[in-house]
Parts: sequence; structure tokens; C-alpha cells
Amino acid sequence: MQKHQVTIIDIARKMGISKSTVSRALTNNANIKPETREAVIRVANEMDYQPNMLALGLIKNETRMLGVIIPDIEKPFFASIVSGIQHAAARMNYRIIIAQSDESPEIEKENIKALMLSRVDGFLICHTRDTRDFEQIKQLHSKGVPLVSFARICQELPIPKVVEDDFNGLFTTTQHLIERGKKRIALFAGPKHLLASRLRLNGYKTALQQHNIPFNPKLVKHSKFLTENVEEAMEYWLNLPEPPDGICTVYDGGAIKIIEILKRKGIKIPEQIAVTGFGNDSWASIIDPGLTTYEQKPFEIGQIAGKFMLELLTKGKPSMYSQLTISKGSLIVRQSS
Amino acid sequence: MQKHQVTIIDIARKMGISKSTVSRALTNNANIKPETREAVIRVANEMDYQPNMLALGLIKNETRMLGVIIPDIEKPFFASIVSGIQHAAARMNYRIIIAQSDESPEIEKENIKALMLSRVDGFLICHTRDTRDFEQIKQLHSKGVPLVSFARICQELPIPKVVEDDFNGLFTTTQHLIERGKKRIALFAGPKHLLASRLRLNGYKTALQQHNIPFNPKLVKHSKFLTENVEEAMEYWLNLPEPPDGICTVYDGGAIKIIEILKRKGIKIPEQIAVTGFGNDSWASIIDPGLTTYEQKPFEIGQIAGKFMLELLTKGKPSMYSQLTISKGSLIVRQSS
DNA sequence: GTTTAAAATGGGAACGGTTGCGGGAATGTT
DNA sequence: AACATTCCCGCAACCGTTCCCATTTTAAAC
Repeated sequence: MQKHQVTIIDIARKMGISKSTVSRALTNNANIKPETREAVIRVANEMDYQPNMLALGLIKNETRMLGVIIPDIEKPFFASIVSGIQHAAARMNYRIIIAQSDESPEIEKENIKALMLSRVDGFLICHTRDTRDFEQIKQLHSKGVPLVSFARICQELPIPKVVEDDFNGLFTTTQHLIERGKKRIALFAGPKHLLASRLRLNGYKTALQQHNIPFNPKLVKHSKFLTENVEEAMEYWLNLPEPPDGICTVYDGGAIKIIEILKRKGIKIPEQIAVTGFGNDSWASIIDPGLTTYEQKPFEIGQIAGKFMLELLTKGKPSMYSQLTISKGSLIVRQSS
Repeated sequence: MQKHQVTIIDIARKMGISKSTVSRALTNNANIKPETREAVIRVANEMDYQPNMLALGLIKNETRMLGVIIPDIEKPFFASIVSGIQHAAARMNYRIIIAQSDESPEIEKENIKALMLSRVDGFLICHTRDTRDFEQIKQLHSKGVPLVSFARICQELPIPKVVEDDFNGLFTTTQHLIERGKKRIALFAGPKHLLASRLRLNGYKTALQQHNIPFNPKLVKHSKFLTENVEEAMEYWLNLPEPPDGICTVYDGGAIKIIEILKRKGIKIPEQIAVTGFGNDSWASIIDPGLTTYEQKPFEIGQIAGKFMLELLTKGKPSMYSQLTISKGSLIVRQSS
């Protein structure tokens, strides 16, 4: 569409000098007479010259673009991460290309392929919930493509990884309920195969253990983050001879459903049953009762991931401590506990 | 970093043919012997050849990248729009580059400049709240750069624009309260200078007028979306000799604050004062009472904007109806009214 | 005024593809 | 067998830069 963009050759012709000289004047490293430089720069501005990054990229074999692959940007958690990455990248004059996998491993693969074709300088990836096959990303790694993994990471690869503190999150909320005097604390957990689920389960177990509370398998229900799962679990727990007096969940969305059910049944929160969440979603402070939850710092996760990528890009290798970085969250106590 | 990527020259050398032949075999338009084509394709696959989009872009003068500039991707409204754009773009094999202006007109300008340098094929822009100066974008337009404006649009430019239905939103919620029998309906409005604010105010006024309710300036308070603004307005309204019996707001966040204040004062919702929002934020259904609100369709807005951009890119001109597209929302009635 | 080194500039290859043009081989026609 | 036609393929230019190397200009030294 755009009418012929001004090139250094146009400038050179206009000034009656060679394009090499123009190039040198515009890049400030080579040796050139100061007056010439100034003259060229003036003409370049007059003609509204804009360097062609494509040509430059072709030579330097870089695009200053980073591929960011996430499951779903409409989830606030991911949106904040993306924001963090973008801010970190912008500071170093990198652009980010967003591709969503929609939680589909196939689309994830296609996205990686497409971004490889676009010759991005590196990838920041958060895998799908169902991604089991890491062959493709391993190939990228063996080709030497800079890679950073976050949130849902690929453990098998020696690349920088940034995750939220799953273990500590559930350890903290569970311990909090124990300190509130709760004895029979249930856990509404995530899918078994997810690393994050296992870590959170461990945090829960460890908290119990440290306070000499025996682990009761009946009080743990795995879920697929579905409303039905919540209902089934509550049905089951409330009909136990000794129902729980506290329920930890691994995501705020689950906690809110539980609170709804408890309110409907007239069970007092937190006196009879206390509830905790995970994530500090935007509405956690708005609902009644306010939800006690573990706040994550997704923006920070994004920033750290971005920082590692830039380290990879400049130094070639990230600092030693970068293999697995755990972003600490913090407990936010509200009326539900 | 990456070891030398395979080029068509490598393939040509290996097969003892010229790079032109390889190129022709790989792009399926030119005339070439079928056997040769197959052989080349086979070798290309064996060698894991990947075309270099930079070189291609240099020739075709296109990058298949779209620049998307938004104020803040952490806002769910914008995140959904971006998602819509991304999905639309992906379908046509375009990538999107995200840049956030953080509501700063200066950063917005810088972003546009940076993306111009990256030679994106087009821009999808949502301006800052404070963007008043559209010179830069007008220049882009006069250069022939494909442009689509959404949500916070530049009215002065003859380009496709996609917006939510501000007028209808407030018209609908106001009318809804009137139908609920409310007589003194207040409006918690946005900043006066914003187009969207004016449209929403008009929707409110028109609804009143159509039902023969006189417009009372005392019942309209402009805000800058700050909590203090809500408190001031409520303080003022509740101390009127005849306080309102219904309050429309122009964003859900304001409605929630109002509900909080009303609950604190023991005022019954909706019997004494009904409340409506705008946006259908994720927590609107969760709070107590559930918030009656006007649901926007940001994902759809993004998709439409993306579609227009692709039309611009392929046909050169978007269809006639594309000048201003208004994405209809719908009223969601809950317990707050 | 010459010589010599240093500084400034120009020429051209290279990056990785596409594409118009021309030529040689294969095929068809008389 | 001679000629026209078609079909493939190679050559070379081009896209907009950078950068090495050669060449010219300038300045300094004798």
C-alpha cells in the first residue's frame, strides 16, 4: 500500500554520495566526517527516512521479536503475565507476538511452528494443561533457540523456568486454617497429572504433618475445575459422619462455588466451615464473605520470565540461579476464615 | 544462536540444481517438472528447510504482522478484544504484536513509531483515555497504512471503527429501571471529554425523555472512575431532599462501590434504591445482590476489528458498512434491580 | 613539493529469497 | 530431416541494509 518508502539509496542519490556513506552516517559506529554525518542525518529527517528492519534482520539474523505462547489471554492470570513480559521486553527494545493455544496441544504446536517461521528471536511458553509431548520444544532447544518456560513448565529441559509458589500457597492457606483452630481440613484439589496440583497437594500435606494432623484421604477430592466437581465433592463431604470444618481450594473459582453452597445450606462461614482460595482473583475482596486466599504475582512472573529471555538473548546463558525461579505470593486474610 | 538454518541454496547445492529451480518447486505457481518438484520437496523436508520470512518480506514488502496497541491488557475488556483480534488474524495467517500504552499518549506514540519500524502490515488501535492529538495516526493514514480503530476511536479519520454500544447500554439500563417503576434515576457518569461518556449520558437522557421523565441535572455526577468520586456522589445524592430510587452507572466497578455503600447504610437493594452497571465484569454474577448490567461483547469487537483489518489488507478497501460498527450488547437482569 | 600515514568514501558482496528473460533439450509437425 | 513449439531450468537482477576492502582525499611530516 504505502508509497515507496525512502531508502538509504534515495538519500545517497539525492546527496550525490554512496549508500555506504549514508549507512555509516546513520549507524553511529564507523568512521565518518562529522559534517557528512550531520548532513546525512538532516536529509534523512527531511525525507522521513525509516530504516527497514527486514533488511537489517536479514543481515543480523534477528527480528527483535519474541514469541509468547499462552493458553488463553482472557484469563487474568495470563493477561498479567503477558503484561509483565511485554514491559520487560519493551525496555530492551523487543516486541512480543502473542499466540493463544486455547488449551489445545495441537494449536500450541502449530503456533510454535508459525512463530519459528516468523523467525522470532526466542520463545516464552506456557504449556497447555494437556501438553504431554515435549518433543517439538526439545528440538527447538537442541537447535539453540532461546527458550523460557513459565507457569506450566517443561521440567525436562535445562532452561529458565518461572512458576508461582504452588507448594507454599497451599502450605500457607492450610496452616492458616490450622492456626484458626480447624481440625478436619479438606482439600479441593486439581487434576492429578498436573505438576501444580501435585505441588499444592504436597503443600497441604506438609502443613498437616508439621502440625501433627493425620492425613485423611477422604478429605481430598481431585477435580477438573468444573462446577459439577465442586457439587459432588461438597455432597460427599457434608454427608460424612465427621464433615470438614475447613476447606482449602486450589483456585478461587472453586472456593466461590463452595461458599455459595455453604450459604445456601445455611452453614456459617467461617465458624462452622472456613474456606480458602488460591489466586486472589479480582472479585475475592468483593464477595461476601471476603475470600481468604493466596495472592499470586503474575505480573512479576512475566517480568522475570522476560528478564531471563533478555539475558539469554544478550549473554547467551542466563545466570545460574535462573533454572527454576519461584515467585513468592502472600496470604490475604479475609472473612472466610 | 541457531546453527546455520538451511536455505534454498543449500538444497540446490546438495541436489546439483540452481536455487531458482528450488524456489519454483517450493512455491507452487511457476512451471517445473513434477518429478523435480517432488524431489526438491523431499530433500527440503529431509533437511528440515524453513523459508526465511525476512527475506520474503523484504521482497514482498510485507511482514504478515499486525500491530495492536491497547492501553492495558490486564483489563479483561481489552484482553478479550485482543483475543478476538488474534483469533481473526490467525485464521488468515497473520501474527499480532501487542504493545501497551499504559494510558499514556506519549507511550502510545512511541509504540506506533516502534511498530512502524518493525514494518507491521497494519495497525489496530485503541487510544488512550487522554489521547487528544491524532496527528501521528493521521500521517499514517495519509501514507496509506491500513488502520482500524476500536473502543476508543479517532472519529476524524475515514477508517473502520468498532465500538461497543454506549448509547444503547445506558438507554437499556435506564429504561429497565423505569420499567421497574423507578422515578428518580441518577447517573454515575464518566469524564465529560470522553466520547463514550457523552454517548452513555445521551442514552440515559433519551430513555428518560421517551418515558416523559424530566431530566434533573442534580442526578448526574461525572467521575474519573475513582473511588472518591463514588463516595462524593453518594454523599450528595443520599442527602438530597428527594434521594434517587435508582442509580445507573457507566461501569460495573462503580456499581459495586455503590452497592457496598448502600449495604453499609442499611438501604435495601433494589426496593429502596436499585443499581445497574455496565460491562458485566466477571464478578457481577457473584456478588450479593447480583448486579443487573449491560453485557458487552469485547471478544466480538476484536473479531470484527480483525476482520476489517484483513479486508483492508486483501481488498484494499473495507466494505462500505465498515466505517462505524457498533457491537450490540444485551441487558443482564439480576437482583440489584 | 614530496612522501606517508590517516581519515573518509566508494564499490561490491552478502543476507535468502523471487522472478523475468533467454537458452537448450525434448517433443511435435510437415 | 528441418523447423516450430513447448517445457524446464539456469542466470542475474532485485528487495534494503551492513561491512569488508580498495581507493581517494586530507592532513601531517620532512
